Amino acid sequence: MLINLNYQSRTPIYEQIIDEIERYVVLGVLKPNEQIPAIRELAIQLGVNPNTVKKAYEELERKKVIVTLSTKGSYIATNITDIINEKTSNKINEIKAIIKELEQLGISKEEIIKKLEN
Amino acid sequence: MLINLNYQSRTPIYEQIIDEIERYVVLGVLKPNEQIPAIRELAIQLGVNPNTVKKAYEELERKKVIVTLSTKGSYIATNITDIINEKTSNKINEIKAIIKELEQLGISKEEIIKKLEN
Amino acid sequence: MLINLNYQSRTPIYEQIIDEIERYVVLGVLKPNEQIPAIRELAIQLGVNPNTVKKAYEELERKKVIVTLSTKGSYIATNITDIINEKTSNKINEIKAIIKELEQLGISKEEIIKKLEN
Amino acid sequence: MLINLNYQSRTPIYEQIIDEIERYVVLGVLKPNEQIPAIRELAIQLGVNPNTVKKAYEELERKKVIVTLSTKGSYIATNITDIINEKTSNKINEIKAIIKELEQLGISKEEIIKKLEN
DNA sequence: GTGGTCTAGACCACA
DNA sequence: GTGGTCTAGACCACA
Repeated sequence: MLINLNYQSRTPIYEQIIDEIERYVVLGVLKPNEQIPAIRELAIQLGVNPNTVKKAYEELERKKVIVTLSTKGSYIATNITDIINEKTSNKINEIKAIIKELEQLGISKEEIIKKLEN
Repeated sequence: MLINLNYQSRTPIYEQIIDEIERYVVLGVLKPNEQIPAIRELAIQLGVNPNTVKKAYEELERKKVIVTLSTKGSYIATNITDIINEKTSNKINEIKAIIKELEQLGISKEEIIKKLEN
Repeated sequence: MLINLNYQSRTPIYEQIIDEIERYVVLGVLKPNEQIPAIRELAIQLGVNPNTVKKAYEELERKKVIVTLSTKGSYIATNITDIINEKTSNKINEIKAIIKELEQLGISKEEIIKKLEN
Repeated sequence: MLINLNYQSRTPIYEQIIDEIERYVVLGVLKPNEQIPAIRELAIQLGVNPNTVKKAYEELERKKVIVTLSTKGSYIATNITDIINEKTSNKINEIKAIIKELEQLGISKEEIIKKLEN
């Protein structure tokens, strides 16, 4: 699991970690019930403060992407279909929003789709 | 020129001002060589500090969307086709990037386009 | 006499007018005793406020580049050799200053002169 | 890193800070990846407002002289050869421009170079 | 601790 | 009136 961080991005590090882990879940690289690295371990690997990783894991837990068993570590949740569906529909909505903006500029949906094929 | 600000957004106010002005330029509401409000005037109208508007205008100048003449005010640049084209192609590229992500999840371009039509 | 103004320059308009007139004097385009445009006239021609031209003329008078005869208009001074010499030596000194900076960067005078020939 | 400020100069303070830092980069005093002082720290050291230093750092970042990592500080960019080359060629061009002006006054390049040697 | 954003407001030069 | 610069300082998120 290779997590790329961009320190110059406006997106905070902890959120980038969340995004990356969710991405691997959705891609199937991280599978249900699979254990993910311990907070301290990942922090060292990424060269960030353990609190930053902790914050990411807490948020992932809240979103039910992972489950943390106090002394046993953190695991990908059993049921991740919700996550996948949510991610997918989010992305579809993002595209729709951009298309709406383009249409306001007088570009038709057909033109946009044609441009997408190049 | 109606500029809407969202104080809760993560996008800073000065950037929202930039976005709104660029939007009006692209929409053709603000035309080449047209004078835009004085910094202080817009600041009062928006209820923000002049420095915040100044920062937006500085960035717009850097992007060659406007031209500022000391003591004479700020004007939409003469040539804004670059801006319009850039904006459009940026948006197309954003869509392409999201589509690529979706494809990595095993969703074909055809499926995506079908979803966009709902 | 074609005076070019750059409204985006940090150099104030009145100073640009001074520079341009001095340039024409040094170039011999404006000759000793030659009459120069009336303040109001030049202001209209340049599209600037008469006060701005007035400020330039006052400064030129102070530098003895021009002489203003209250109701008769403004004239290039009789003796302008000082002006020419001063301008020339100023420029030589500017070059020397830049060369000194380049030398501090480890570039020898010989190298600099070679680069100047390209 | 000793930064000298001239409060009487027409060059704004933030620009003097930029120039000084660039000078130290070009001189090799500040090296790639080296951390530069925190905004507040430098502000205190120079006796200026943090916003002024911030403005300088922003511009340096835009010019890719430094890289700023939120919460981690600012660092000299990894690749600064462009900066050095640009600075050098800028200075050469400045000299060329002045020489051109002098030539217009009827002074030959040879004469100019001779004057430079005194 | 570090940067990012913003307010409030002053003072200046210039036009 | 218009922009340019700067101070003083607050509050925030993040690490």
